[in-house]
Amino acid sequence: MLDIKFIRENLEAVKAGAQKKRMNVDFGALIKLDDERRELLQLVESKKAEQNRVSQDIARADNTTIRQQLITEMRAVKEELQVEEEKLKKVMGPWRELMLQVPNIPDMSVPEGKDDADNVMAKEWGERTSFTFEPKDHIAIMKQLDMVDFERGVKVHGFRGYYLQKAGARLSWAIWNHAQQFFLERGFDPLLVPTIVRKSNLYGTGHLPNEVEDIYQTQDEDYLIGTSEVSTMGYHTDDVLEKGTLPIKWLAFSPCYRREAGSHGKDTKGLIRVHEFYKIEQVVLCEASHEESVKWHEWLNRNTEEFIESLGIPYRTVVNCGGDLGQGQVKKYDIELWVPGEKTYREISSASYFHDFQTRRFNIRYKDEDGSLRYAHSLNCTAIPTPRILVSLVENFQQEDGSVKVPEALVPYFGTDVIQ
RNA sequence: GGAGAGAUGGCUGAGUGGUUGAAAGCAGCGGUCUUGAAAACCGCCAGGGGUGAAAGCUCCUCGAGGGUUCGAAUCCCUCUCUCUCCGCCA
Repeated sequence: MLDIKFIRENLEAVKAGAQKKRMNVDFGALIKLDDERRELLQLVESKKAEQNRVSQDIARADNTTIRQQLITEMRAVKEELQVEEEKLKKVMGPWRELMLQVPNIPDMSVPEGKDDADNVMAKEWGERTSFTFEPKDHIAIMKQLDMVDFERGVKVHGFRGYYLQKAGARLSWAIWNHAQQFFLERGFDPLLVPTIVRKSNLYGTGHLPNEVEDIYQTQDEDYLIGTSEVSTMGYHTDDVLEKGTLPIKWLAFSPCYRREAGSHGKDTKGLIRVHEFYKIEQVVLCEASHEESVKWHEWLNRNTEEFIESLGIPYRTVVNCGGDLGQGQVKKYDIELWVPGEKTYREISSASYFHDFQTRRFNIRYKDEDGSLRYAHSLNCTAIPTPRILVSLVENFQQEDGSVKVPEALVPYFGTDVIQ
C-alpha cells in the first residue's frame, strides 16, 4: 500500500513505476475519486463538528424550550449529514479498490523487461555438471531409486500429486535439518506457522487482490497460504516493535499451496511444479531506511546462495526485471539451479524487499528514537523449497550406475553418502 | 456441537445515554533532590486522518461492522475472538 499523499505528490514516479512493472492502474480515476473524497470529507467533518458542538449545548441547556429547539435544529443537520455520508461511502468503495491496485515503485537498479525472459544475470556459480554418460532426468532417477511415487500421488490427490518415500523422504528431512542448522546459526528464530489464514493476511503481503486465481480457499472463506511469508507477516499485525529488537529475523517453515491456475500446460511432469510443497523461508523486519532494506536484501540472498554452495549445486542469480516483479516488491533476485536434464537453470529462491508496502497494510510499526512511530520495512527470501530442490540435487549428483551421491553437507543428516 | 461469561489506552482496571478520548494504579519519559543511584515530590504520556508555513482548528477510534438517538464506551442487531463448564477428539 502506498500513501495517497505520496501518490499525489509523486504521481509521475508512481505512474512510471507501474509501467515498469507492466501493471495497469487508472491513476486518472484514482485522483478524481480522491478529489471527491477530500471534498466530501471536509463537508462531513464540518457538519459533525457542528453536531458535536451543539450536542454539548443541549446537555448544558437547562431551559427546556431552548433544549427542544436545539434538538429540532440538530435533526435537520443529522439528515443532511446522512446524505453526505452516503455520497462519501459511494466514493470510498472504488477508491479503496484502486488504492489496493497501486504497485510499489521498483528500484532504479531493476532492469526493464516484460517477463522472466528479460531478467538479467548477476552471477554464475559452479561449473555446469558434465557427464561421461547419458544423464537421466529427476523423474527417471527418483523412480528407479524408489524415492517418489507419482502414480499413487495422482491416484490420491489428482493432477500434480506425488509421494516422496523412503530415500526421497529421508533426503527431504536431511535438507530440512541441514537448513535449520545452517540458518539458525545466522541469527534466525524458527517459526512454525498456520497455513490456513484469513484473507486480510494475503492483502497484507500483496498476494491479494491480484493473485486470487492462484490461491486455494476453504468453504469458511479462509485461504491456504502459498508461502509462510504470509503468516509470518500476519504474526506482527498491529505490532509496535521496540527499535532495539530490529532486525527481526524469522526462519519460517510450512507447507505451501498453489493452484497454478495460470500454468496448466507447464511442467506437467515431475517435481518442478506441484500444488503442495514445503518451504523454509527467511523473513526480516528492519528499520525504515532504504539502505537497511538493501543491506538485508543482499544478506538474505547471499544466505541462500551460500546454502546452495554448501550443497555444491551450480547456480546463477538473476535480477528480476520490472515485469517480473510482484505488486509490492521494490527489487527481487532469483536464484536458479542448474538442471542437467533440461539443460537450463530453474528458479528455487526469490529474495525481495518491499520498503513499507506490506507493513502499512499490516500496520507494523516501531518506535523511533524521537518517540515517533514508523512503519518497519519488510523483506523475505526463500531458504529452501522441497521438493523442487531435489530435482537439481539428484540430477547433478547422479552417477553412471543409477545411484545418487549425497552432498557432503547432507551426509551427517542423511546417514550415508550414496542413494542406491 | 451445547450452556454461560466477557473484550476499555503499553499493562491492571473504573465507567450503563450528555463537557468521558476516557478515573485510578503500574510501567514509560522529563524534572527537582542526590557525588551517583534508590526513595520522595512535580510535570508529561494513545493512535490515525483532514486543513495549515506554524500555532491552532477539526474528524475518527473503548474487539469489528451496522442500527436507535439531537447525542453512544454505555441501548439494539450481526460478526470475530477470549475464558469457564459439558460433549467430541490427535
